[in-house]
Amino acid sequence: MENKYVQNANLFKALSDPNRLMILEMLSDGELCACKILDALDITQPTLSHHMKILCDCGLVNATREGKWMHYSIEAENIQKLKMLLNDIIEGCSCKGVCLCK
Amino acid sequence: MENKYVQNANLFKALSDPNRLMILEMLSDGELCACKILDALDITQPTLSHHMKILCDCGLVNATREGKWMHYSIEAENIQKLKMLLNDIIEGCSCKGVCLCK
DNA sequence: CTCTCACATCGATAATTATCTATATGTAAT
DNA sequence: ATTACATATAGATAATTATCGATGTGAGAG
Repeated sequence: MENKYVQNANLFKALSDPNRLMILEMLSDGELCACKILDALDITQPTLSHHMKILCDCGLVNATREGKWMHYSIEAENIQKLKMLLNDIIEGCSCKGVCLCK
Repeated sequence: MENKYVQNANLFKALSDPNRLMILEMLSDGELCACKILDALDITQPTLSHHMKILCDCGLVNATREGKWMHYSIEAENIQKLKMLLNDIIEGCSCKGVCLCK
């Protein structure tokens, strides 16, 4: 029973790697198979598989099998959730009070 | 000369810790001094100092000295930047093409 | 100047993670 | 069945990180 901070931290953690950000940017243009992603990134196939697992497990990316190939695509819901979280952080602070520290 | 993926990954990395998310949520209501944050989190003072350094170094939080006290507040610009990045990811994928693999 | 308080830094440690090579699994074609 | 190909898993390792106790620093009070 993990709290929301741990859950959100895990989503951000999935976004905290340069290779995974590149992958998401590629996927933002539409579905791609693993082999295409692998061509574009300077990493080995097992490493890509590792990154895709992280992205899929936390619900940022959707995976479907198409014969021998795995096709990946953006799962917008959780990304939207993080967007709103960031929004809450900067929304509130516009009316920033001053800390009257004892 | 780090590329944008590394830079953005570092920003997300700063957001990938439950304690730091709690700190940002607290700061979203306005400026706070370190002592107030420390009261609310179940961590030691050095650990808080470590987290604040991470948040400040990457430009998510602003720090100002007020006598003996450090006052922290949200620096909205970089958070806005990440919000737009997330937006680009889910914007593009609405018109998702199909990967014609091979 | 000295003491106290708020915070930062140091050094150590345990946990997590990104990456690789080697190997396994699953699918399609021959 | 056998072979070839796409991807996943296993196991190892080096790097990073969250955390702590101990100590340093800097600012105001007496």
